[in-house]
Amino acid sequence: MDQVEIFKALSNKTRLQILAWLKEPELNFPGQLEHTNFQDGVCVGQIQQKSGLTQSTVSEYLALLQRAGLVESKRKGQWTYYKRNEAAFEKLSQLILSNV
Amino acid sequence: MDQVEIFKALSNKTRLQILAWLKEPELNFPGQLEHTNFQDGVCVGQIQQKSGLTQSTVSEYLALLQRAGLVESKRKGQWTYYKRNEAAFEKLSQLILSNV
DNA sequence: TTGGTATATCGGAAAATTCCGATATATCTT
DNA sequence: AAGATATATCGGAATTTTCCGATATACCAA
Repeated sequence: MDQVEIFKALSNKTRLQILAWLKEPELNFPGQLEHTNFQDGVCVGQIQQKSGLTQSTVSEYLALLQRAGLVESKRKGQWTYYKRNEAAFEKLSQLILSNV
Repeated sequence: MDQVEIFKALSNKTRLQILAWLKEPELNFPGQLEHTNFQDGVCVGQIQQKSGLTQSTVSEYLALLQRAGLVESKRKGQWTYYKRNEAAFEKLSQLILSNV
C-alpha cells in the first residue's frame, strides 16, 4: 500500500468523480444493460461517455486507480469492467487516523 | 474542504513525513527547548533541519499543508510554530468512507 | 479472413509540481 | 539604528502530471 501513490491517484477531480459514480453503478450508468447486474462493475466505455474525456484518458485513469489498489478490473469478452475495491478505502480511512 | 487540494498536499513523501513527525513533537524534535512545551507546535527551523531540505522548500511545504487545512500556525516573535490540525484528519478519514 | 467494436498503449504539448538559490520581510538584540 | 536570526516569497530548471490524437491489441460476428 503505497501512500503517496494512493494520494496521487485521488488528486484529480475526474478520478474522484469516477470513484463516486462507481459507488452506485445502477444509478449512474443506466446505459449499461442490466443483465450484467453490475456484478463486475462498469465498463470503460460507459465511464468514458459520462466523463466527457477521451477513451485513452479514461482508460489510463482507470489503470492508474487500479495500480493504486482503489479499483479492480475484470475482462469479459471485449469489455473490461471496473469496480471499487471497498476494502482499500476502509484501510485508507484507518491509515489516515493511525499513520498520517 | 477542498478534497483535491488535501490529497495533493498528501502526495509527497516529505510532507507525509513532516505530518508524522508532528504527531510526537517531544520525541522527534528534542532540539527545541522544552520551555515552549510544544503547545503551539514546532518551529520551521527544527523541521527544516530534520528534513534535510532547504529552508525555502520547507517553509513552502508548511504553507501548503496549512492551505489544505492539515496544519495550523502561530507566530511568536521571530518564530512560526506549526502543529497538526487533528480535526482535519478525522474529517478526512470520515470523508473517505462517505464521499470518496 | 475481414471488418467492427472495446480497450490499451504510445508519443507528445501544455500545465503543474518539486526543490533550489537569492532575496525580502519581520523580529530581536545591542 | 545596525546586525543577527527566523521565516516568507520570488524566479526558475528539472521533473511529473494532464489529457489528447494516433495507433496497437483483443475479441466478436459474418
